[in-house]
Amino acid sequence: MTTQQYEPFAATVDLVVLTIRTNALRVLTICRGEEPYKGQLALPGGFVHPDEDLADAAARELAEETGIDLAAVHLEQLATYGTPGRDPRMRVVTVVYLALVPEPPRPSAGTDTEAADWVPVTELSGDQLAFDHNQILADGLERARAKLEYSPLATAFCPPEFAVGELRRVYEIVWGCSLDPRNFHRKVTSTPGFLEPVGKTVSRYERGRPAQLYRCGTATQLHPPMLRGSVNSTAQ
Amino acid sequence: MTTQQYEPFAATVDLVVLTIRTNALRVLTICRGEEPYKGQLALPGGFVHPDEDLADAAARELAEETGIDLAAVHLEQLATYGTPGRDPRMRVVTVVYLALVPEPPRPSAGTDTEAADWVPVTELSGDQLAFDHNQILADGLERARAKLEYSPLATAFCPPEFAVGELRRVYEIVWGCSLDPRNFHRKVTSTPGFLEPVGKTVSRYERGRPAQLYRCGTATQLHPPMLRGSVNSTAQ
DNA sequence: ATAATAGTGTCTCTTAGACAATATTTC
DNA sequence: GAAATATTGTCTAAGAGACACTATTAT
Repeated sequence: MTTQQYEPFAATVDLVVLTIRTNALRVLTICRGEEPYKGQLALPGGFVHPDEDLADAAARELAEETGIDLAAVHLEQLATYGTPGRDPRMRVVTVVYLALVPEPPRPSAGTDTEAADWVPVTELSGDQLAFDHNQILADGLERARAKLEYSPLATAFCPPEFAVGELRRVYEIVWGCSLDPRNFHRKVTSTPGFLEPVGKTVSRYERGRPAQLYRCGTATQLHPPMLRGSVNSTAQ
Repeated sequence: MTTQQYEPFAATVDLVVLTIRTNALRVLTICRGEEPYKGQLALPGGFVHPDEDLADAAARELAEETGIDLAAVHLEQLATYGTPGRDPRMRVVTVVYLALVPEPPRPSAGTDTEAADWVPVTELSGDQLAFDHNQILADGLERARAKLEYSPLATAFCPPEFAVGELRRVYEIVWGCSLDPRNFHRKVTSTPGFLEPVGKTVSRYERGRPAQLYRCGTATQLHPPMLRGSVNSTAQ
């Protein structure tokens, strides 16, 4: 690798921010206020600052766009997209981060005047998004769905303390299937390191027996993994 | 995302190229001919050309460095590294690709005068590599080891037609463990879509009964996955 | 014959998945 | 009581892992 004068690139970060609200998996979108793609939905993002690490830039953009408490957020690098022409203005390489946030932080727009909104991913099945963001969203959804299988990532959608039923609803909504509550309960409580009982604490939902509260355990990988191979497919 | 004049970035691709030769998992390295890190080992890579897609740049660098037939190579994006200061000369964002190649293409250096070499990864356990390439290599190895579990990626280390025993040796060398040949054989031949028998063809090794030849099947995910959870650990 | 690899069969134990039954709450 | 959710237990089938045994080659 020799030092030569090649055309400079613009470096940006974009975000696939997912949450669950009103029984739907939703992605954070902004409405573009400028050309190109003015008025169209897009994923939030922005330029990387000169002395800023990539992950820091992603965290900054996320905070700017949502005001979310970053301590509660799962943030991981998804992939990088740099096809020539993906942005008609210049050559842009964008590093995309996937963020999972627990609660429905009100869709408050940040410093930008662009309106941020949580859109159900089922309403974005196609080409509504600007740039190559449809492909990026699809990649992010696939990553999230796959990682629920072999990591405790589903807990990133939950508050710090949660019931088994709430965790199950995360799996059902992200995977779009229904899971047997009894087998699910046995599975997650017996997978070592997945869940830690908070103690004698219980809570309530609306009706039904109160549930034990758990927090996320220390495991980073699930052995054995959760399986979505054969599901009831009694999904909504 | 507004168009502003930020400091331009240099965009490069680096490669973690893995192969198996003489019972060792090896990574392609070059010896740096210039400062910084002159004389030190590093991963191959180079600048992205102005009108070149990222994956194309990775493929080009791989071909330049090794002369490998790209049709036989598995190439996937690994991750992107852009911490300020990772290259002392300028702000560089490097998109790293992971490549798995089947055979020991002679360590021929390409157009560069830097000598390319296949180094066993066990000899690089630490800080020998330049830049942040030690971390990149570690990430690439982890990716490869993980993907052997739930994808047919191991076949990327094999020639187009291979025996079950050769495939097992790939798993054993990449995972650093020993696997029961009988259970392995039953597992891979019964996992749908993993292997396709080439037909009545057989081959030979040195001694022992000739083996059936297989080629990679159509599956992109393995159900059920190969497990390295509990291994004999009778590894070499 | 001996050594080495390929491949089949068998056994046990664990787990996934189906589902009955009980526990605890609200209405 | 009815309805809804939580939790435990039971059964069956499938798969993992251990390992005996047979098959086929080279020396």
